[in-house]
Amino acid sequence: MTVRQASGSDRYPRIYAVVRRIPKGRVATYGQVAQIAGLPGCARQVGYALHALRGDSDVPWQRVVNASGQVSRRSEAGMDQIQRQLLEAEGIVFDARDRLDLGSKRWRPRSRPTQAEQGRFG
DNA sequence: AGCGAGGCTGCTG
DNA sequence: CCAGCAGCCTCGC
Repeated sequence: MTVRQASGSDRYPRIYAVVRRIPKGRVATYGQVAQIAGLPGCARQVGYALHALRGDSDVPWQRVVNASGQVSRRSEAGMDQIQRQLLEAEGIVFDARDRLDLGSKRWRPRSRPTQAEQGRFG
């Protein structure tokens, strides 16, 4: 079965739902968001979904970084610096290599993903 | 309808 | 710890 928990094209909304849960001052990786959203292995889609966001959305996209703890470089120049600034404003500290401490800043959801986030009988 | 690209990841040297 | 490679899914041309 190649069926995934995702159904149809409601992947983006679920990705956004997960990202919205990331508390201020914490970060999550693309892969982490993908897994919680019920799309394991689809980290790239998370990046794509966030890229599709409009500036007026209420999704804290800046709290999603890559597995190295770095702000990923995007097609739009300058946006990566903006992301870093937003994170620093939330108390995230970057080292000389532009990396943050995932070990302590990583978001650890206590409760399991909601059904809506996993897309099961939403 | 085929193909390349995009805010990635985990594994292997 | 860093570089290279294949896998993931959707969008646009």
